[in-house]
This record gives sequence, C-alpha cells and structure tokens, in this order.
Amino acid sequence: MSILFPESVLSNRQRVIRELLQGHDCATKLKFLLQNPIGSYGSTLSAEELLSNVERSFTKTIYVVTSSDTEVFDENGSHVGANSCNDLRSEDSTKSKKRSLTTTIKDRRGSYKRRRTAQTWTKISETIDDNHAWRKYGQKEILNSKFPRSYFRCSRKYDQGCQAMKQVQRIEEKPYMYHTTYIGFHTCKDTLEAPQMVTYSDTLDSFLVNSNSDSKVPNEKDTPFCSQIDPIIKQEYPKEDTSNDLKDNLDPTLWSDLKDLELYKPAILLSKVQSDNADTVYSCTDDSQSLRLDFGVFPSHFSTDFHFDENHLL
DNA sequence: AAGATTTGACCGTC
DNA sequence: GACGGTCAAATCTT
Repeated sequence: MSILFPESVLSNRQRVIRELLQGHDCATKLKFLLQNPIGSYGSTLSAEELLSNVERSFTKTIYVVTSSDTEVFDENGSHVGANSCNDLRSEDSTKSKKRSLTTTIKDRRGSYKRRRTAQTWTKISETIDDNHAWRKYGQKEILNSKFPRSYFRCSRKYDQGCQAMKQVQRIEEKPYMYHTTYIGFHTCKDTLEAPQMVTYSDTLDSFLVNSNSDSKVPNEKDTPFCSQIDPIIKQEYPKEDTSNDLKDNLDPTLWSDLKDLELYKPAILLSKVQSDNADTVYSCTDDSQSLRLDFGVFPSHFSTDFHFDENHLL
C-alpha cells in the first residue's frame, strides 16, 4: 500500500524556511566556533557536527523544494512513485521489445533505463566515506579522464528498495580528492538508528518530527552525506515558542527575507548568509529553477565542496 | 558459503 | 558511432 505525500505548497514553504533557519543557525554557530575556537558560542557541538547539520539542512531543503505532489512512499518510507526509478527491469522489459527479440533472459546485461529524473548533486572531498553502505556495481574508464569512474548503489537496494546511487571519480588535479555525484535520496532505513529531528517541529508543521518508519519523508540517515545529529541539539531550541527564539537570534533583515521567501527561490536567502571571508563555498544549484545556494563560512581545512545539481529535475 | 568487487558485454543517449 | 551507465558472470574476500 502506498501513501501519497500530503504536504501542500504552503507547508512545504514552512519546511523550507525551517530547514534553512536551522542551517543558518548551525552555520552561525560554526562561524563563531571557528572565529573563537576557545570561547565558542555556547554550542556544545563540534565543528564537524555543526557542518553536518548544515549539510542536512541543505539536503532537506532541497528535498522539499524538489519533491512534487506525486511523490509516493510506501509504509516503510521507501520511495516508490513519481520520479522513482523503481523496478527498472520490469519497465525496461516493456520498453525494449527489440532486445527481447534478440536476446535471452540470461543475456540482459546492460538493460536499464537511465535515470534522467533522479535528483543529483555532487560533493568533493578527501574521502568517499559518507556513513552509508554502498555496493560497487561498475567501473568505467572515462574519456579524457586519468582515473576511472566507479559506480555505487545503496547496499539496501534489493532488501529495502533504496534507489540511492553515487558515482565516484578521483580528481586529476588533486588525486587525493574525490568527486562524488549522488543520485537520488536514500529511502532505506539504515542499521544505525536515525537521529530524531525535533528542533523546530512543534511550532511549525510536524513533518520531520520523527524519522521513524511512520515518517513519509526520508529520515536523517537517508540523506547521503548526513551524519548523526548530536541529541544535544534538542536542548538548543526548546519546544516552547521555538519560532520566536529563532527570530530573536536572527538578523532582522534575514528574518524579513525569510518570511517573504518564495518557494523555489532560495537563492535570495542564502546570498545573505554567504560570508566574504569564506575559504570554502558550499553551493546548491538548480539550473532549471535558478536555484543557487551558497554557503561560505567554512575555512579551508574543511576541504569539502558540496555542489547540488538539479539539472535533470523538473 | 555469502557477500563484495571486478570486468566485459550490452544498451540508451547524444 | 562514441560514450557513459548498467548488468551479471566470474572472481575475490571474509
């Protein structure tokens, strides 16, 4: 049995705002932490944890923005509808009559449907590890590339139907760096308990309150590069009147912008967040929707460049 | 033995 | 037709 995503555009907007507020807050704390490594900002989270929270906020925001009303998830949270590329083989079998006439079942290598509608984004880092279990299913020499490209899919593809995939390729100029392209979100439930997302949920819509099996959105671990959230984060935004606290902690101009934030135009928001002193810029880009999210508060030792690419979406 | 990786073949897109 | 993405048998690892 499948469950339709019930969110309206309005609630999606609230979700976007909430996630961006979270990301902004974590980025601000990270900024203070980096500027004042000893004193800190009253945050008990490490820089890495704050960075992970920022990444998570990006991911969720992107997810909300790019999700259509026809996105469908099963009761386990697995994505099974609309843009999903589930059951590629069955779909492909109906599509390629030509091949079925000329090949046997045993000789079906290469039969697939290229997932042009899947959400993709890229990340550049020194490691390919992202706390997810991947299974390599291919490697290919790429034209004009010194290093081959490796193809991975979620190790839970078959037992949970998770459609997340990634492609990893070393960068010629920096062989110690990896350019990772993520394709699709994790819809599997990882063995690690998904962290709970309770920070702003009581004052805004409660879509992300829990990331358990009842949730209709991918849980925290479903996002490809999210790490665990320190439970302490729950204490940072008490359930009572969270929105006001947020408002108080934000630059009034930013808050005003956020209130007027239009769905699908988050570039307005994050251009204000960007720092002139940034050594590393995180960017989320949607060429088709003029979406570009830049985050420039990270020093160079966070040698990770995150780039979201929605070329194939919408 | 089971799971993961390698690798050549196949197929869709450009 | 070239290139890139995927499949699946063979091989390797645990």
